Amino acid sequence: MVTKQFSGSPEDADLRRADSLAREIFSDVANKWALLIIESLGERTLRFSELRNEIEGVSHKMLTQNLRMLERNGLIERTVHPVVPPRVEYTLTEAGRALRVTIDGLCDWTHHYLGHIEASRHRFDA
Amino acid sequence: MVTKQFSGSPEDADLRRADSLAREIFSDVANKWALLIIESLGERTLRFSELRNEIEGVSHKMLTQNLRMLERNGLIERTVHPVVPPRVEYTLTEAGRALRVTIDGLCDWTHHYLGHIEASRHRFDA
DNA sequence: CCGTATCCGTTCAGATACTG
DNA sequence: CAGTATCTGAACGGATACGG
Repeated sequence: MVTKQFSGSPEDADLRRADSLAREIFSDVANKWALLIIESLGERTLRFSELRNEIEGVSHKMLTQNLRMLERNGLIERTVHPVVPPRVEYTLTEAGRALRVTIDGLCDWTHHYLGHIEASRHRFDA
Repeated sequence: MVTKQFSGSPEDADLRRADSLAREIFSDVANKWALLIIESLGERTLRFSELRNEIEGVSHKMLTQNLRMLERNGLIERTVHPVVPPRVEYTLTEAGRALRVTIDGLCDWTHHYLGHIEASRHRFDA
């Protein structure tokens, strides 16, 4: 995933393609709002406005943008109920729920090392 | 972590501080280069130039910037050997190694759902 | 070899206004 | 309510040059 060296052999073409795709997905997923959206959805189904209230500081634009991206990658499912006013609901797919497990790990890690990190910052800034 | 609602009670001040700090750490760590650096280091100790070769596409500037950030947060340790030419080595701290475990999970997830995601993208783009 | 500083084009993200 | 489009300043990221 991280490695750089490829020989020029033809079967490496596939490896290079997979590697670059993995990088792309990595870049998509490893961003603040995407992670927070997935955490917020969890096992629930939420409307656009509910997500907006749930995630502090997210703008209308960023939320839309990231929801589209996650939908494109097949991590969330978008269902439009044809009523007025419109009702649009978002829910995690299986891939999304699988990703959520690893993100939970990241959250746990953050809380566990919160003190350690804060202390380290003070040391560094001095 | 994700929740927004706080009452005005005084003991919530700490919660709000911890929450905002967690967000900050989240933003620091959830970025492409930081994750790749941590993955690259793994159990090894690497020099600056070795990291640069290891991580495809990273610029001198980005590498420096992210190494400083990770050092500040206490995820990596930087040791300077007073020789000429300079020899600077980077290694994960315990917190860094703990984080690496969860990042490994993210890598596994990426590879596992690579096909699913690629297919979903083609469907979406049509 | 390693690090910092500067310049400069690109992308990002908020605010606002407007549709169904 | 949900979404799109546009505009504008800020932040990012690469290239380059120079210092320890």
